[in-house]
Amino acid sequence: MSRRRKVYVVWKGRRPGVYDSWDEARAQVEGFADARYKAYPSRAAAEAAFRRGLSAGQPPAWALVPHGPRTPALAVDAAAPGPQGPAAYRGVALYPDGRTQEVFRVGPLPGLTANAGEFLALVHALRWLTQQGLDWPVYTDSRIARGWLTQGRARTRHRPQRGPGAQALRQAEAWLARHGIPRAVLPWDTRAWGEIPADFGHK
RNA sequence: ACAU
DNA sequence: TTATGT
Ligand SMILES: [Mg+2]
Ligand SMILES: [Mg+2]
Repeated sequence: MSRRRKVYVVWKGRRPGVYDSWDEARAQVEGFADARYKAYPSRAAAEAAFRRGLSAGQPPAWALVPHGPRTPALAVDAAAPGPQGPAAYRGVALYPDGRTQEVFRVGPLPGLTANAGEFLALVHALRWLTQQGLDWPVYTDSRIARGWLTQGRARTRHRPQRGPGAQALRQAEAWLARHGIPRAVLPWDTRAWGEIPADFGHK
């Protein structure tokens, strides 16, 4: 029989966490609607499971929803800790089975707003796909950056005049002028599909 | 209002 | 609650 004492993980309950006894765990769980919890054979296993979270092992929502994103694809996103930056951006490959892999990450670039970062991310994605010879679409959750891309120019009110941010914007616009938009650039439907996989999680 |  | 944008 199981004479070893179990350890309990509570993901959803009054106070989520890892508990050494069922008495403690049940207090977090009993009478709590939609509570999620499970027993593990050791403290280490329980803490690992708690860190992995409830969604561990399950494909992300975008891979399961009926009208999800086309795959394979490249998703991009930018993040800036402050209103005037500095912005960083990255690109994440999306595969049909729900796996993801970061393929580039740039910044933080001083003086660039989040919108400017979203724009640079799109141009970087187009360059990367072209260079790799891949015919994937690009997804962004930024309507602003998509609009700027169509116009071939980042219409930001905060354009740094010198430094790496200024250079990056000039280079991106120059590349766009030469090459146009050689891949489909599609809107990511955050409401239906969840946060874009390239998101930094800083919110 | 919408998106970030 | 602040800012970046259409
Ligand atoms: Mg974004
Ligand atoms: Mg984001």
